[in-house]
Amino acid sequence: MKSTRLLLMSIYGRLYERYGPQGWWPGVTKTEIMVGAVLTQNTGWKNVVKAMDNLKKYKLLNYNGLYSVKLGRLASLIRPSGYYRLKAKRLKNMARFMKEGFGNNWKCIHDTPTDILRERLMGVNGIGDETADSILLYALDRPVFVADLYTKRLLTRHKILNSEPRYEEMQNLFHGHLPKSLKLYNEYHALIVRVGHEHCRKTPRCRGCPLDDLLPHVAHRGR
DNA sequence: GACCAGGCACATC
DNA sequence: GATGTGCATGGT
Repeated sequence: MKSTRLLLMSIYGRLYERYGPQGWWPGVTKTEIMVGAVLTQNTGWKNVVKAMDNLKKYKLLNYNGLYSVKLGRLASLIRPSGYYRLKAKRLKNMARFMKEGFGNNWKCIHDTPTDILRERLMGVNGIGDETADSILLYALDRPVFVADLYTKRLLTRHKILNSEPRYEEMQNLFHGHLPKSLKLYNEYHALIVRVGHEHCRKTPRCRGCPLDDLLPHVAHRGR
């Protein structure tokens, strides 16, 4: 039995070889990445893009704009991304956090230690484990592994972890066995999402998974 | 028409 | 700590 470290690196190597660098996060500014992280909660990226385009169109993809805009107007603009009333509130919460908590001062944010920052992000209503870590990794360049639905499927389907691991268990697995590398964590999460899109949705599509010869795998039962 | 998506908060046991 | 529910649009 290979060590866990070798196993995780082999999976990464196989995915990287197959798909190449993924170029995440697909947002130009830090604010765009953070807004995208909220809008993509339980939502496909294509719908997120529609919502983001609306915000761009009205010059609202910045924290001053999001802070000032009327809640109802914000909700109607992000409608395509689903849960739009909920997410409008979440974006408002995040804008308030950035403006009142950090005075929109990125230097102040970058000077804050990762664990403190994570705690503060998690204090914002609407930002949970995955959204906080996505922001830390992709917007703020902190080496934090992002675990998600696809990570859970990968780990349970290939019996690397027991069924239904908690977020922290998944994250600890990667943190504990891999070097704390920004580049590695960035690509790894994006690659897991990529292979998830292609092979881990419906059971029949699990055939042809690029990890099949690397790992024993059990039948996948959807969600 | 069913099923799914780059989750989260809150209620209840 | 575990489990259930509401939130909602657009793609397959």
